[in-house]
Amino acid sequence: MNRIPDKPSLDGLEATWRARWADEGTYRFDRSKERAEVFSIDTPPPTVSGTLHPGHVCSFTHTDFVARYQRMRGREVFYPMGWDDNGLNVERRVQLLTGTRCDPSLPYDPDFHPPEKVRSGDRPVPVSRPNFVALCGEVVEQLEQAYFDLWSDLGLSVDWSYTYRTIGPEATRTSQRALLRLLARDLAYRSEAPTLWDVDFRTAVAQAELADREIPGAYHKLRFTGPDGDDLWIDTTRPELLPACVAVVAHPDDERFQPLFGREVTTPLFGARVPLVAHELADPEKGTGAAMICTFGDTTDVTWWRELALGLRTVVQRDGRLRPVTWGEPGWESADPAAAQAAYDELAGKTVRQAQARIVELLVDAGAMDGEPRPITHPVKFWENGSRPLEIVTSHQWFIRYPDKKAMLARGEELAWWPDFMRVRYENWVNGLQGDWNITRQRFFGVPFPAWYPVDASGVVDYLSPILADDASLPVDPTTVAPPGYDEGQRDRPGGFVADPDVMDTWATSSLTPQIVAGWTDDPDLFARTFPMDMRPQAHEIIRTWLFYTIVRSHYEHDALPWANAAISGFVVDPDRKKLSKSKGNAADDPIALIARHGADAVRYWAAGARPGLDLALEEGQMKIGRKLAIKLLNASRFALGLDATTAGTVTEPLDRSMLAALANVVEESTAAFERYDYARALERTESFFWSFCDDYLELVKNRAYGSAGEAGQASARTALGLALVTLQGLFAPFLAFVSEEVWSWWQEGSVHRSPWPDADALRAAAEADATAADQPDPAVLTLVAGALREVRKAKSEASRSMRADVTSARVTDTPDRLALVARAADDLRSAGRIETLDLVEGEAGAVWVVLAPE
RNA sequence: GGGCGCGUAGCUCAGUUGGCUAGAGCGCUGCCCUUACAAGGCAGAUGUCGGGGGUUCGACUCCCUCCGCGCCCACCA
Repeated sequence: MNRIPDKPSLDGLEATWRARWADEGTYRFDRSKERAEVFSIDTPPPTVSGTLHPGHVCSFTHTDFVARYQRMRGREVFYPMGWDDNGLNVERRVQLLTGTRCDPSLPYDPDFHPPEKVRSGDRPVPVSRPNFVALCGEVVEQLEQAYFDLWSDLGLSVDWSYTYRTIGPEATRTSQRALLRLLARDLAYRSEAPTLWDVDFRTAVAQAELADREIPGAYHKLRFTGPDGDDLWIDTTRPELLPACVAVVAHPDDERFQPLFGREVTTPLFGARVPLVAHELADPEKGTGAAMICTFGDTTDVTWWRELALGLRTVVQRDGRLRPVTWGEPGWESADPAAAQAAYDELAGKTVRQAQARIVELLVDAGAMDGEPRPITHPVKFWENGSRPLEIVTSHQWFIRYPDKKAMLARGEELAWWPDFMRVRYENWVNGLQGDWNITRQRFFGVPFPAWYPVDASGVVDYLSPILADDASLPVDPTTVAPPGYDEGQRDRPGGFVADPDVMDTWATSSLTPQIVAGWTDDPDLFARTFPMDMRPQAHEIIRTWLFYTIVRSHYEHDALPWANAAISGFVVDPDRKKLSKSKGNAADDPIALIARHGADAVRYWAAGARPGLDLALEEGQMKIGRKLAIKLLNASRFALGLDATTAGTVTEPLDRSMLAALANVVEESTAAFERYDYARALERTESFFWSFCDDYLELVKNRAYGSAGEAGQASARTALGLALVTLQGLFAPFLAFVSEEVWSWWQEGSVHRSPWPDADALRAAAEADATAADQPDPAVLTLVAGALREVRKAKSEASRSMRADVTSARVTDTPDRLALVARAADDLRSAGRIETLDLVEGEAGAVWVVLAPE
């Protein structure tokens, strides 16, 4: 007891306990435990390229609530952390931060230093690939540190010894091995295919990273020439792709075009003869009912091109400009090659935007356009972080086949979703899948493909016949290691090999986080103890990516779900319900500052207010309440312990039995809520009990605990206080991690975070100890007596009297059964209210008459 | 266009299978230096439960419909 401070305070608690937890290994994972005893968490590795914001605090704290709960429930919690530090977003961030741009054609410069100061208008400095990768590595380390600091401030109960990086050797080995195994089973393949392409970042992007944006465009009505020489008008928003036109399409049931199907029409300006084909995706209602098919204007073009087996005329190249083309050559036939060439030469080398402006002039001059362009706004596909619309280019890419939809939907059924309605998003996504998963990025800082390509004697590279690395050689970087059977001297030489120049999409690695963190490639023993994992916490926005892809990989590799539960958290939003914008970055949004201002427990309390899957408003007011709660727990604990609270005695007083019975119900509800991943409710139940415990029970029992009613009553009070305190401290521990540990340390051994979760049955047994039939614990005793006490206080308050004012007499009127309950604790009521004469009178409703003693 | 979620006091939110005068905290008002807590405590006021129908003895809770907000998805000529 002498460990209780005179004047308890939150100051310094966080630093003290953070250090103690680290020293004592409070959260260390005990890997001697078997799978059934383990609760393993597939931590979301934060994308270190992002800016720290309150959303991170919220969702990561939610995971910590569950981790702490499960640990107290007796599970050995495997709670690692990872850093997602590879990928396009990291490169973007590094480019912006360092004022550089990777140019793979440059040689390595050992003396390279990035610009000292970076201003937003400056031209980026070109650097070689090895320099750029090294730069990324440095920047990433700083970024990780910022996240580590935040998690540490927040008190996440992570075992840092299992920290991984998605660019690290284990992650690389896992990614490469998993790909090789898929290739061996023909579940992954290499192919040249039309691919969505970001012309600014010059890389392919996957379906999951697309975002539609409404942007202005315009219909242009172009005059094609029909088979019989008559006009055929076609609306298009992309006239600059006219040279890439390979067909005209209309709906098979559209009577206007029935006679024309199978015949040829001629494009304006270029005089190319293209077939008029029928396909159901053509919408008779749109434009003139006939559309031109270009290679490629959008994904529908790709579908048409593939399903109708059309020819290929690509004009947009990887930098977003039109490439040079020679009309009249095979594939570029024209009725008038010279005229076509003249027109095309006006476009070649221009960006699609510039080309559009020019071709409109040419079309108008040629009388091939009807009227002015008609402005519209329409949805166009962007890379979610990009600034220009995606183009579609054909290139060599690695793909993973998707399993059939039925199997994927079955996995979605098998998984427990918290909240359940999030399953629908997954099903939506699965049902809308198209094509296969392109895992290739034409970028630099990422996991390389374990592959090379043979170069024939004439120097031609066969990009479709990769030479694959041996499993034993992983992780491998093909740009620095020669493939099996070759030596380094043959690199980039005729008869030799070239390295695969690309890197994996970040999701190709992130989809393997369970395998990476559980030690699939490097630690089979750990893997057996932790996989399949118990819980995947994540945000709903990446169900289509992270969650879906992870299920795909596990389905293939292990024929199992990667985890049993998916706990989906919402966003943090402004109080005005808008999504918190990352760009704002005002002081109020800095999570480190929030913690400094209000304390970690206060911020954790705020985070606990989010119902699973629902958005949470950023409200500092909530943090203030959390801080108040933490202080209250400090004071109430000190008070109860000052009264010699103990867990050792026996409870005999009806009021004490009642309080413990009510508390047992709280434990039950809180536990049930946690099992549903509804930490918000778990806290709410505990919190509301706790406040009434302080306001009512402590007031009622105070005098008896001091000894006013003799030793037996005092002993019962002390025991009830002790049992309540140990229970409440436990219930609060997952949320108010620091202050709970502090008050626990005043009178208990070990860490509250390693103590058993409160047990409702044990509490009930204690409440019932030696109780006679007439004195069975009933929560209503406390409720009714507290209600009566409230009336007494109200009378004093309304009379502007002190709470210490004496009451000459009080009369409680109620039904006989309720009066009987009040009677059980009448002495406590009289004492707490300072009531001289207390009458219990049978009557209709619950009413209390109070006569105050004269001042 | 399809789907999901949300709409309860000025604010942030509870309200678990339909049931007693709809709750909490913040904010607001008043009172109290009470021997745990004055960066506190006690007490008080405040709501056509988004609108309109319907089922029912009874609906914040179930059904239909409309409105608003948010998110996810969508083949975008």
